Amino acid sequence: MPETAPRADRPADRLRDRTSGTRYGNRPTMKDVAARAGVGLKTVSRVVNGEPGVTPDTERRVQEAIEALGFRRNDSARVLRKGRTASIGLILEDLADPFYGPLSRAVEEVARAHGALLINGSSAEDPDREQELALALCARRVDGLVVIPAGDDHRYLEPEIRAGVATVFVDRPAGRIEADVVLSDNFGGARDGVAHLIAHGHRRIGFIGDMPRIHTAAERLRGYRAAMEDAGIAVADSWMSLGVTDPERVRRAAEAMLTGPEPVTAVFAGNNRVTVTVIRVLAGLSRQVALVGFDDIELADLLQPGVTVVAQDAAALGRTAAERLFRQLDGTHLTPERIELPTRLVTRGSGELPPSD
Amino acid sequence: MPETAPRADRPADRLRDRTSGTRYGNRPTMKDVAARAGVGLKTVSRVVNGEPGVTPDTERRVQEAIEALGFRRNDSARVLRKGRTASIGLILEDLADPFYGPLSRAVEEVARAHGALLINGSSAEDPDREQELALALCARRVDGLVVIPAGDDHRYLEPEIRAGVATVFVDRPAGRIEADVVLSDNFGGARDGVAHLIAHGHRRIGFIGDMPRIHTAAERLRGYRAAMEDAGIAVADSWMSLGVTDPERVRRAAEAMLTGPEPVTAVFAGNNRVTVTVIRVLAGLSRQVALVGFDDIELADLLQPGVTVVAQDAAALGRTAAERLFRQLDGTHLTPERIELPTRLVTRGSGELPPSD
DNA sequence: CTGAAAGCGCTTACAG
DNA sequence: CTGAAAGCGCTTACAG
Repeated sequence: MPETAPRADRPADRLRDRTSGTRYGNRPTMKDVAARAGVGLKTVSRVVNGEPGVTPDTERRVQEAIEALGFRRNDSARVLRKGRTASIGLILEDLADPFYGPLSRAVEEVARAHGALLINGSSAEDPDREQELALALCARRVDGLVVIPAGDDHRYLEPEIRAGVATVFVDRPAGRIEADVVLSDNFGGARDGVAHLIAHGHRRIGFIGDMPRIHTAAERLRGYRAAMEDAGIAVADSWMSLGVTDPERVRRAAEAMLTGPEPVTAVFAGNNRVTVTVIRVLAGLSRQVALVGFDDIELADLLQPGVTVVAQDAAALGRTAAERLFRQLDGTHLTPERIELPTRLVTRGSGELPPSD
Repeated sequence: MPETAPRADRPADRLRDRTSGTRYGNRPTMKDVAARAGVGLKTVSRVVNGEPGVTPDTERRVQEAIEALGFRRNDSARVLRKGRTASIGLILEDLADPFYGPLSRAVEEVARAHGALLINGSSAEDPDREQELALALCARRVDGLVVIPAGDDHRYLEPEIRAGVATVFVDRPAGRIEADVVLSDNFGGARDGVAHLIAHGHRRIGFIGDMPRIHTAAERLRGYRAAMEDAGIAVADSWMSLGVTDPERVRRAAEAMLTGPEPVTAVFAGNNRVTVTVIRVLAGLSRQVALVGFDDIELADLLQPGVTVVAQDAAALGRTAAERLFRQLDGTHLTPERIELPTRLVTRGSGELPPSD
């Protein structure tokens, strides 16, 4: 019989071990439980995992030992043996951005339904940080990765994917590798939003978007151009501004296109952050300027006028991506696919204002 | 010399292993790297971990083998041996709630600064789900837990804390155990907000809050009562409504106190979700009703009138809690402490409206 | 500078 | 119904 573990019973031991910072505060293991219950290790394992083939009496003895020692199975050890960690990673741009809240939540719900935990990290729009995070998650052997990419070269993930890490990209496509991608119809949404402004009489329409290297920004710009071209409107360079979406830059961009000899009479805002700043700029103006924004924002309906937006379904993006991930993990062989979700134009007033020139 | 591992070199093996779903897609291990480089296991370990005592030539051979095989250290195995997982858990109510975005982000930043990953989960305000999540995280042997509690009895965490899991509660206190807590000054903030309404001439002031079992809701109600009592105003039962914060219930509650023989002339909204719905209700009214909300909300300054709020610093809550957590992990013995962060009254118009009766 | 052996806490495969 | 042995992929402690 193995020696009885002294740890849980000798306060002095615990104290010593806590201060030396060893081994999870010296928790009891299955071996300790087995010793206390007077059974073999495998029997404890059976009870802990609810496997059949244990007499009620044995089971009770083991349960008592578990309670008495405060045993909790060490899933790290389990994972090492079983191969699957029942956890997935989610890499997004910024946990604090309201667009990613519903998306994360949706991924979490799907993970939960599959018994998996979610490890979450922000890339802060930094490709190096994205890579560092993704590889750290792979080192932890997450079963899969949902990535909202910051970078545009994901070849660094190839060995991981080959090694069996399921991977789905969301919101933006993967760069230089074949992988599943779930996107909103950024091009179509922007084109519809701009066409909506054109239909209300606008011809000088501004576009303010995120950095052009970001796929969604480029696609929305393309949608803007397409709508203008469809209407036979020549676009002036001064009507388009792409760059970081901090309030200062957006404010300057908006003010620039709203002044001068031929100011725009309408603005298409490339994402939620841009929209918010543009609203602030327009609120300070004496004349009315029309606005359509990409992404819905809270309270948009209560402003004067209400803000017309091209809404995307962030929760659906997350849900679709996570479901695809677990389908990959089911073992069915899947050819990488590109799934595009529709956007929805929500008219609330700001996009229906006529030109005021 | 150990047998050469066939896996990375024999496609047939890989295929077989992938389809049977075993062991991380059969990744190369240190043993494989050692065999290929013709060195011992420990030497590979030294190179991988950047430990000294390896000749440049040996190091190069090992590095080449690592590259060739696509080796990545399995941190699960490492964790099993080392005792610390370099990961912490964060349990909050709802990842999609904008209040928790900045809080999560702040916790993540602190974790990152300490080289730890963040595992994230939503309790959905369900005590059982909170417990299930917390214990699952403990089974994964997270080093620590930041908890925004849903339940009010956390004795289930006692064995875990004794076993060395660092634990900090945020936003709401722990129930029935001693633990570090980081809170906003909910009582003082609400009292100030209500006093502000009183100072602007209101006497019939309504309070709409979350379920009374939630600590923040109870404290804010207490602040409301204190302000009213300080002003010598007797509070009518019909002025107070506590319950779930879904739009339907809040709408009915608001409408009820805004009608009848003695309608309220001002409303104090107990959190961000309540505020949003109350704004919608007030927007449909012909007369002006004053409003102060607990929690800041985006675009609050752009509404007509701007929304006066009692703002709490969600990022500071998260940062403070996470820093405290890592201080616990440093091994310094800490007596459980209650840290209270101040709130800030932000006047924007809605709270300065006079009574209109 | 280098490596063989033991062990972390579980599960697997097998034998009784 | 029950359990001893081997092994998951690393690190630790030690010896050369």
